[in-house]
Formats: sequence, C-alpha cells, structure tokens
Amino acid sequence: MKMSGGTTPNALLGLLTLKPMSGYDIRALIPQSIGHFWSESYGQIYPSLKRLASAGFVEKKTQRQKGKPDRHVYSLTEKGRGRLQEWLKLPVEQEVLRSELLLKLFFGAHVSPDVSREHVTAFMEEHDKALKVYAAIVKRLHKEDAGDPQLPFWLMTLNLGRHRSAAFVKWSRETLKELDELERAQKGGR
Amino acid sequence: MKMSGGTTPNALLGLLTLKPMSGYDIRALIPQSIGHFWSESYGQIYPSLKRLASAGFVEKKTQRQKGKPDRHVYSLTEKGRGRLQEWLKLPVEQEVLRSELLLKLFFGAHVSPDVSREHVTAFMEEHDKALKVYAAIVKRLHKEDAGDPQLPFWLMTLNLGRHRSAAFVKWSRETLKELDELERAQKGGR
DNA sequence: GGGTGCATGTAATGGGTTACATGATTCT
DNA sequence: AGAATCATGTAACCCATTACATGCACCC
Repeated sequence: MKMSGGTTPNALLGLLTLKPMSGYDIRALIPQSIGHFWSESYGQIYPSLKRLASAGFVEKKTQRQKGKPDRHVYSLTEKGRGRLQEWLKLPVEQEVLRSELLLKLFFGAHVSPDVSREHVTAFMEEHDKALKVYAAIVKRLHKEDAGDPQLPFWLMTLNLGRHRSAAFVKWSRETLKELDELERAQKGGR
Repeated sequence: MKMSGGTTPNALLGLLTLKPMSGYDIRALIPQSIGHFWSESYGQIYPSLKRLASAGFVEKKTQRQKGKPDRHVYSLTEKGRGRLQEWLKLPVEQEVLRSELLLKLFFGAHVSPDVSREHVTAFMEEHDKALKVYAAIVKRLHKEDAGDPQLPFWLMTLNLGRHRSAAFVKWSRETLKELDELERAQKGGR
C-alpha cells in the first residue's frame, strides 16, 4: 500500500510502457535503454514487481514453459500508467555528486603527483571510451528507431552523457598539464 | 580489524591531516572543504572514528569541558598516515551515473513537453547557481590559502565541478530549444 | 520560556548489490 | 564434462541518512 518512496518501481512502470515483460526481460533490456544513467538488480526488480502487482499498477500473467521455469509477464494497467504520469510530473530531487576521484585528488599533496596523474588518466580514458559508446548508440538509434516519437527524448539523455564526458575529458587534459607543472616546480625548487 | 571496505574512514583520515579534530568538528569542516563532492553524516563519522582509534590509525584525547560534554579529539598517527597514503594510491573505482532527471526525460513522451521543460529548467538553474558558488570559493581560496601546497589540488577539484556544471548548463539550453521545437512540430502537425 | 549551539552517540530505516539456491536445456 | 542461458526468488550484507536521546549554557 505504501508505494511512496522509491524510484525503482517507477522506473519499472516506465520500462513496461515499451512492452509487457518479465523481471528477467526487464533486467536484460536495461543495458539497451536506460543503462547509461540507471541500473536495477534482481534483488530490487522482483520484489518491486510483486508489490506493483498487488497494488494494481501492473497485471501479472503466468506463461508455462517446458523445461524452463514459468515466465511471469507483467503488463502496465491504466492505473499504472496514471501513476507513472504523476511521478513524471513530480520535481526531480537535486542530485549530489559523490566522487572518490575528487576525494583522492583533494588529498593529492600527501603522495607523489604521479599517483594523481594516474587517477586522472584513468578517468580520462574511461570517458573517452564512453564518448565512443555514446556515438555508436546514437547512430544505432537513428537507424533502428527513426520516426519513433520517443526518439528525441532518448537522444536528449544521450546528449547529456556526451556533454558530461566531453567536459570530463577536457578537465582531465587541463589537470594533467597542471600536475606536470606542479612536478616541474617541485623538482626545480629543490 | 577488518577496516577493508568503506571510503568513509579514509576520508576521515584525510581530513585529520589538516588538524586534530572531534567528530563534531569534522562534520562542521566538511562544507568548507570536501563538501562539493563528498558528504558524511554523524551516523557514519562517530562509529568510524571509534574503529579507526581501536585499530591505531588515530589517537583519541579527551578534553573535559565545563557545562558541555567532553570533546573527543582525534589526531592522525603515523600508522594512520601510512594507511591514507596506501589508500590514495589504490585505483579509483568507476563511478556510475544515476540520474532521476534522465530517467524522467527518457519517458518524457508520456507527458506534456512542459513537464520535461520544467525539469530541465530547474536543472539548469541549479547548475547556474553552482557555477557562482564555485567562483566564490575559488576567489576565497586564492585569498586565504595562497601559498598552501595543497591549494593546487583543491583548485583542481573545484575545476571539475565548474566544467561539469558548465556542460550541464549548455546541455540544458540546447535541450530546451529541442523541446520547443518538439512542441511546435506537435502543434503544427495536428 | 524557548530556541540555538555545543557535543556525543545509537537505532531505525531505506536503498541497493551480491551471493546463494534451484533446475532443466542447449551449446562447446 | 562443463559452461551458458533461461528464470525465479530470498537472504545476507553494505552503506548511508534521519531521527531520536541526552543535557548544559547562553541569549532573546
């Protein structure tokens, strides 16, 4: 009955607008849809689906299969669509950044600059790779989902990822330069 | 004995390099130091300090006070400094973005474009404000901590915040434009 | 009298991942 | 023979925040 907190159930409702699915299906679909900015594990999915079903937001149908366990396929109800829309309208809570990289960099003076340089380099490579992945997905979406009314929204989410990763790569380059200068100053000043 | 997982204790060791502090002091210092990218609550700080003390990474001294409860002041030990340095050298785990804004935007086709526009606008304003805060802190640091060998590292962490927020603002502007176009197309196409 | 600051700490709660348990089928 | 895929679900655990409990001093 509660069903108040938790964005997980709302994310599930959203995914079920695409098509009726089992918990297993949902898990498998995530990397190809909201995977760049959201994740869900079985430990969240299965109990959430159960609660959504008992609250009438989704409908469960059991498909028997030979050899394999039964598939529990959930589909969105009208009530569920209503709840999804209500949730979509609610203001988004501020997201606070929590970064282990920055924490380590903040205390970087207590170790050799090489250490920080390695961290920043790894970070840069990570986001360099991410940029390529984003580009590939954008290409794929333009081909496979051309004309889909949801496509513009999907591209917007990808664009945020691109802007973000590009900014991170740029920052990394600048920071690496600064770390070099720091080290030269250190060596020169001895 | 365990003390393996958990970046919280390591963050505390880092902060204690600045000066010996009580749990209360640490909490108060965070907004002025690592606050833009890290947070800790009392529920984490006090138990962690206790464990760090019993493992010999910090040393506890009790200062009696009249009227107020005793202050438990912790200072970093040599062993603690060693552990901090070891931790600083460890590679940083990849940080996965988890964004409720993007989740809502992804499903934006199920509600009016106005809804998405409001979310994006709020996001833009949030980061516009953040940019001003960053600028103010940078100014303050240049004045108050000029010459501190840690200053360059502190500025690097702030710079990442600036790059990030600037990218988000830019994305927001572009996205708002796209949402406008979407709406015009919708209206025109009816 | 009531709020705020100092100062400690624990308990309850939430949110999430990982590991475990089960078991048939199909591919290598 | 052994791994991978399909498919469900629970239990243990980790991390973190919030609320609660205590209590004096100071200021309005």
